[in-house]
Amino acid sequence: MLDKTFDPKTVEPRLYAAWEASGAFAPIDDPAAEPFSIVIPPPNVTGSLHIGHALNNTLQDVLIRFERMRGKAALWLPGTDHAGIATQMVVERQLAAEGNQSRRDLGRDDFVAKVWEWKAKSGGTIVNQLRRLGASCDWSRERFTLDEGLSAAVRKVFVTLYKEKLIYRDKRLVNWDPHFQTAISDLEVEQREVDGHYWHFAYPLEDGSGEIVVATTRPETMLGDTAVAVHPSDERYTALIGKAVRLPIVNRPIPIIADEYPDPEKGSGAVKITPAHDFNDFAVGKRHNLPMINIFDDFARLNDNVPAEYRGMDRFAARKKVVEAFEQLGLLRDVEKTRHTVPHGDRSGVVVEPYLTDQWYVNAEHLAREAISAVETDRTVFVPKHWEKTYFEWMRNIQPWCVSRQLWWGHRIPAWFGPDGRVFVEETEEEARRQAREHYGRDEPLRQDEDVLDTWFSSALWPFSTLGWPEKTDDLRRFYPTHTLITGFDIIFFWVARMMMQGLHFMGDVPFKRVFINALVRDAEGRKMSKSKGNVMDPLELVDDYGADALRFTLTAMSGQARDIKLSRQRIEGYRNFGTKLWNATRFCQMNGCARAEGFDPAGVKVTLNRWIVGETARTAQAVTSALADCGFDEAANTLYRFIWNQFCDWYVEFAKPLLTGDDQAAKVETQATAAWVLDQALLLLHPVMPFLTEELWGQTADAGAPRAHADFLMTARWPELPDSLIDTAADAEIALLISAITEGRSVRQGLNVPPSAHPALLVVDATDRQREVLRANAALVQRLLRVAELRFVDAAPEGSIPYVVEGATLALPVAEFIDLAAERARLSKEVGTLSQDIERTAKKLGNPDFVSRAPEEVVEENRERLAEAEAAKAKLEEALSRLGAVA
RNA sequence: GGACGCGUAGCUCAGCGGGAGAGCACCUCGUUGACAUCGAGGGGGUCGCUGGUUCGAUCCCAGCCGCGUCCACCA
Repeated sequence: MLDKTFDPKTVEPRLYAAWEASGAFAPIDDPAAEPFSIVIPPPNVTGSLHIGHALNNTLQDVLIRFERMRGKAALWLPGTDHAGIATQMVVERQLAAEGNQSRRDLGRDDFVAKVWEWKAKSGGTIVNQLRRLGASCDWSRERFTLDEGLSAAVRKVFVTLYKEKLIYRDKRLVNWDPHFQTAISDLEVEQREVDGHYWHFAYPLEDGSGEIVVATTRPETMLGDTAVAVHPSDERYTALIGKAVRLPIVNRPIPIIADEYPDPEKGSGAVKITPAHDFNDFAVGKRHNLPMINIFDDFARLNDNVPAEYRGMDRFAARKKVVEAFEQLGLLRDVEKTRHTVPHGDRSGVVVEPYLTDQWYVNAEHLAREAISAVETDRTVFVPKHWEKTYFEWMRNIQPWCVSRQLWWGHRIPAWFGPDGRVFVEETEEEARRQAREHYGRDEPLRQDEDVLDTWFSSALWPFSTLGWPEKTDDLRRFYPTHTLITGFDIIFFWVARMMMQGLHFMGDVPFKRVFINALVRDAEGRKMSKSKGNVMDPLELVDDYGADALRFTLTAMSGQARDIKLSRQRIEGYRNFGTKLWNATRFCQMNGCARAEGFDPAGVKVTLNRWIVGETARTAQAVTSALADCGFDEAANTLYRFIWNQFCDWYVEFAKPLLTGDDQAAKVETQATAAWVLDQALLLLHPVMPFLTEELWGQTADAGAPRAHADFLMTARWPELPDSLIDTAADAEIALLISAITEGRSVRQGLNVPPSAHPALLVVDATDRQREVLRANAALVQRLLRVAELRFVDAAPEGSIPYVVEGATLALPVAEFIDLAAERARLSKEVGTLSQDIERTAKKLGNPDFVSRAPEEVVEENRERLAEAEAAKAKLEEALSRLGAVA
């Protein structure tokens, strides 16, 4: 016998270990099986499971378990990302905490060795946490972005793109993070709103004939100014174009130039131009061939290109000093307070600087073309569809992708420089040397580029590099393109777009056919979870408290929201209760001998109740199947919730009780077998969402004595495919009548406060022959659930009985002793009132010739029926009302 | 400034052309052995506002208001 409740704490680890040991997570070998593959969005090795991971991985697991049960060769390929900056940060911090040497003191090789050491020790955390969620990844195929195979793929891609001239080296402005002393891509820049100032500076004209006023939020950059620009049509300045100003402090003459860039409406209309430290100014500088004076070092301290008293200063200290200098010089014209957005490094949190350096760039615009058209032509579809707009928006305005990073942890760029600066880009050092020898005619010392690649460069290859590319592996042939990618909208640009570009370029096909964008999990108040707010919900803690299945069901059921998921413990508790409900329903069945019958044929059942539930099961199976096939995770979960709780438990089990304890042996045996079958279907259908509880029930209800399919895991059992022919609308109609007779009757009883201990008769006053037959045949069910002593068929409702109308039939409860006449009259009047309103509305509608002629026939018919039914019911209730009046 | 999303019961959300639903919360009643992590019943909504299309609009279209997110903007 089953325990009273499900105990996740003991069951989950046991089942997970058993699944994993059995090899069930790997795709089946059958070459005839259709492949279905998912690659995991690789979490950072440094990471630990947060609630967003829990959602994302639950959905992937739901999908992969579903497809696996459908007989596909289902592969969910797991792995982790080396996460350049994040990991380097973690290890540096740890070194500092342990009082060790800093990264720079340690040197590159030793530091990288330390990181590997760290990875070996702590890098597996998140992978084990995924196991606690129940994730059925094929761990035998687990990959890491820095492992040997993936590194080879990275080198090959880099070299190939370089030789195709789609990767190039360029000196231009990058977003420079002074904290990490590395370039970062546009995407890693986060705009934050901060308080600042506009300082209005006067630059005196060189000829002493006046001044020109410019404004800036970054005064220190004036030390690198090489021009002042005005709009050519700005008449205020026409006379000044071509003249020069003397740049204060620096004392350098710089020209006043005409350019379209300045907006005459803004500020003074004149703009200081610092080509080496501002993206717009850089463009102006290029157009006018202006000198580009870099004034910072890698830490954003001022370098030797500024006057001596500024050298070595921090940029913010220099800012203050420049402003003071202007004030002293009498050239500070105005100071305005302002709130403006300032770019910050998303990892470091410090203000990033536009900085002139040599970096490697990918010609993303070229690669984007195919990637755009693949989505336009639905070779890859987004779910929900509207995310495609976001994707297009970015892809159509894509900028060159800066892929070099001045870090140590990552894929070192396979480029070697000769003594004259000539670069040899090859997959191996040997090959680079060979090329160099050929070029120089002798061996020359080569120096490998110090930089590593952006972490996203290797992530972009994930869907094929993990399958073995560039080798032509069986996995690659079989599982590429992958089927569905499930990820968050926040990495559509970082990751999805780049996988599209690289996949199409190197594999000639999209990396995935479908991208499901999952919601963002927030706290119950809708705030983003963050450590500093203290509102994070730790998924592992939730698993401890409610079990993995409860958390999984919650996330799945709430996943449909186009917006964010507001997660609360209360909600999880509710779904935990749902699991308990199913557990106990199974327990009930087990106690009543509902064992799976060998050769049971759901199409062959005779008892109405059983025909009904078989049909409902088929409907549910169909709905769940199509929902899951279309990523309708929430719909699948909610359908199962309603079926199991509101159909199976609330009605089927209750109706089955008299049959299971009755004398009709045939009905009893059939009901036992049907109940067992329905439960099995429920377990199968629910398994992708609640794998542990269903697997445990599947195992526990296996009959040890008899040979049965339960010997195998539920997770590898076959998904139900139930045909329409199992649906029996006649049985539906009968059960529907019983349910409303009982529900309405209960309402009457409770409305009158008839105590549960009272067992009146149920009078069938007026009903069709068919209805009488159904009620007579199921009298036992009605008696039990409505708590009535008997069903009596009468010609008229006796005085003092309370009538109610169900599907046109009049039933009545003789409960005179409980009737409060006034209250009952009020109840009836109210009901008559509602009916009258309905009649009036419907009649009016039907009286509209436009409606009758233009609305579809079935709608008109439906309204006619509605009218007829309402009128009949009204007449009956009015009659009852008048009789009440007579009694009074 | 541009784009996208969202405003439906106290709360969280379904529904998205033919008289609005669920879960939770709330009120009342209930220990008949599957389940109190439960059962039964009940109250509660001019479906953001204004127009338009339509026989008919919560649902489609336009405008507005409010909320959120992303991208751009640093002179």
